[in-house]
Amino acid sequence: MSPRDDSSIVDADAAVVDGKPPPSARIPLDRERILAAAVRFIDENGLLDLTMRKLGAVLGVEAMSLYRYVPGREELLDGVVDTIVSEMYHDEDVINEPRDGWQDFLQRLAHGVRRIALAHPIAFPLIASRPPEAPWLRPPLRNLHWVESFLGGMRSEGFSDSATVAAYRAFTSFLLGHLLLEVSSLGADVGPLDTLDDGGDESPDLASYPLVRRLRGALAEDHSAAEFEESLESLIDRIAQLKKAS
Amino acid sequence: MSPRDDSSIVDADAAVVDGKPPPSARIPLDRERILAAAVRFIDENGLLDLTMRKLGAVLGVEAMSLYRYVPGREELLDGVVDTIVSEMYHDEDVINEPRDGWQDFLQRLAHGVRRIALAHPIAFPLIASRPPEAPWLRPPLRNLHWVESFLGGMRSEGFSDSATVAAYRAFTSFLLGHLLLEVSSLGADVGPLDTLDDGGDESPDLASYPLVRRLRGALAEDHSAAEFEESLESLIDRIAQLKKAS
DNA sequence: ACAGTTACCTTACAACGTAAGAATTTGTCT
DNA sequence: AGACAAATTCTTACGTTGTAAGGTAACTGT
Repeated sequence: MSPRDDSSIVDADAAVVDGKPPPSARIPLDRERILAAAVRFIDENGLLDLTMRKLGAVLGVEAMSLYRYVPGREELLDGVVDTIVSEMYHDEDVINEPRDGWQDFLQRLAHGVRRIALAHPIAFPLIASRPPEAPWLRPPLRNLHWVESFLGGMRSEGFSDSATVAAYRAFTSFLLGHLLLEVSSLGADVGPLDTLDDGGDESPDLASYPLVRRLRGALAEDHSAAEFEESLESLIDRIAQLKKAS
Repeated sequence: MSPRDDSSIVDADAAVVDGKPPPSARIPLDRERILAAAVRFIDENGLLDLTMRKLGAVLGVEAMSLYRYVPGREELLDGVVDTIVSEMYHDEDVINEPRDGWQDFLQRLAHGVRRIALAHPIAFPLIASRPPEAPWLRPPLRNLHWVESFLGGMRSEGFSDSATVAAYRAFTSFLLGHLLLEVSSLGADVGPLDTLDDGGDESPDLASYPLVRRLRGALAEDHSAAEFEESLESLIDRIAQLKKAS
């Protein structure tokens, strides 16, 4: 029994807009479909559950078929990172060059990345933990297009070369820290267990940590959005000083 | 041939301070030795190469012997995280409560965490990517002792509850962002390949990204230390305002 | 209709995490 | 000293993983 016989699986790939599927035609695989399926799989089942065989099954195909389009699992994950970061191309609120000052430009970019992180809370840590292929591709802006856009935007707004570079570094580490913590408080890593909610959120022996115990309610509250705005403001202030100082 | 027969392996575990090894005694395994070996292994060979069998071999033991002290691989990694974070106990520059103001207190703590990150550049991302077991244990401060210390320190310096919590959040995301990027530019993830320096750092098609190309020298420069200091200063200023505003 | 190309499948292997139980070492009591 | 009990480690085994090698089926252009 070939996997193709199970039509209920193939039909899950409903992205074919009914353009031209004369009922017996086979739609060949392609890199995009594979990467899109991988992103969805990670979002739904976690990174650890993503195996070549299971991903194949989702696409109605055996594992080895994927190797015609992707060199291996590691490269597949790189592709997933790229796919996710590239989603920002279709975000209309993110612009390619400043229109109302660099502050607005950076705000839009930062919010764009944040939307991506929130859209893929499980997959986002991948963006952070994959080794960067070049020192100028700092997570989470792992995309030459956006780096170029960032650098160009700042230069065009009167930043010197060195101020631009310093701003880039401050911007990326701000984003990385904030967003990583925000998504990690959202659904965790989904590591080994499939959404572990065994027992309950029973706290361990907080007896010897009275302050943690007293403040644990406040510590569990989620103010990510407001904190993001405030920290971003503060970062922008800092970048403004970089501009002057250069 | 039992692994014990290979004395060259056992002797690699030279941590026995020659206290009392009458030449034929067998030193039993214990959790600490296992975790210490795991940390060293990750630092040297990367996370992906760490398997139960190989870790066993390093300790002169079969894989299954480890399961008497560690429930499984995942928990072993949790233990590794804890071991690394706990190294800060022996850092004399990190103090448990403020002595010269909260600014100094936070500076010491931040530098302590940074030293740990730099001491374990390969293992550090683990600290960031492992799912936190509670919302108040934010990476990279994944240790109840230090969280308690942080909260207590701030409270004792006149911070309100809510300012303390806000400071904690700002502090952790600052550390996470900065240190993660700093170590990632240091030795990368060391993923599948064992220290990949094949070929060269040949850049891809930077032709269509002129600014990245022009600034790539500057972008590759390492100013981590100075940037850390500056950002930390700025963070402390921000926290000072939190104090007043509360 | 037929040959060539492309896309997919089958089979196979080494390495992994780990369950179950056997074998060995160590400690203790006489 | 020897003998039993407890603690520790090893052996074997199973299911799953990534992926190399080569076979088969489906589509293409003639």
